[in-house]
Amino acid sequence: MTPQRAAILRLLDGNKRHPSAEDIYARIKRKFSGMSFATVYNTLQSLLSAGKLAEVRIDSKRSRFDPGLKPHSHLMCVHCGAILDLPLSRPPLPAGKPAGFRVLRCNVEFYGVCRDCGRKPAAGAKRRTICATEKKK
Amino acid sequence: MTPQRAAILRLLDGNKRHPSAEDIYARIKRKFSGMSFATVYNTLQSLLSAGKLAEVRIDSKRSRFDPGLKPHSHLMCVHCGAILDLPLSRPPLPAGKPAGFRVLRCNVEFYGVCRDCGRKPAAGAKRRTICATEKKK
DNA sequence: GTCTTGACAATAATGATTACAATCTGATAT
DNA sequence: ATATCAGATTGTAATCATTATTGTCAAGAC
Repeated sequence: MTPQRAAILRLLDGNKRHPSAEDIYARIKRKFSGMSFATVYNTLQSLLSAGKLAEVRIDSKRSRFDPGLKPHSHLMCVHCGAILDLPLSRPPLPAGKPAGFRVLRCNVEFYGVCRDCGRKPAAGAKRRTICATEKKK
Repeated sequence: MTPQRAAILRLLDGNKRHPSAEDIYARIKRKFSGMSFATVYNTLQSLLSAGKLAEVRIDSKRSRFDPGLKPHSHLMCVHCGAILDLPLSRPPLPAGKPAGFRVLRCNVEFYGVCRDCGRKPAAGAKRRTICATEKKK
């Protein structure tokens, strides 16, 4: 346990924003200049291997990270990139699975448009950036 | 419609292998030398926009493509990378979705180990490469 | 003190995908 | 047949997230 790792852990603990590696790097570097991007990836990898963190790949551009360990699904706004947790009401069953295939885990992902992004801006108006995690590119 | 596009369409039609862009490129180039990788991506993009093809992102290394348009889920062997279609017995509902969030679509993905990869090779034996789509790297 | 181990930082390398500029093709109009 | 124009193709360069590498450093073991 090093100061860098502690900082990353502190940032992630209870974090519902599903930050990307870059988000984490940017945040930590403010307090902790001299932090390396590699350390972020190394730490995330350690946490993943230790099962203390989940990688969320709902965003096609980059991995996002989720300290929540209870099984749940995700809902992403395709406009602003915000990701929300959803309880997994009915864990789906792999119907029609071929014999001998051992299923290990399952992802359920929803895509849509959040309320703020769904409000059409008036014609000619500048697009407002309302959501917390603005989509990049 | 050009010869290149026709070739890509022909390859994809009814294809259950969920090929990657590189798979497609390699296959087509055999018959059609002088084919460019960019054309593969362009054509795939056109087909995606036209809704004639689905992008499957279950494989973290690269996108795979699926001509099947009926909603279904996927099951991937984490060992050999093979991807199978599964019927979606119970389309999951976004429980606890916040008001105003308009849900557009949903992905259900299963990960596991296929029968061939699950057979442990005898100690010291070379790993056999059985599955159709061998995992790269 | 010296050795070992692992973490850090900086940077380079990888690899899928996208962007771009130049050329080509094919249809249509003239 | 020729000119024109839009869109497709090609080859290559650029992008960008992620991984690998290398040298350095600090803490604990002996």
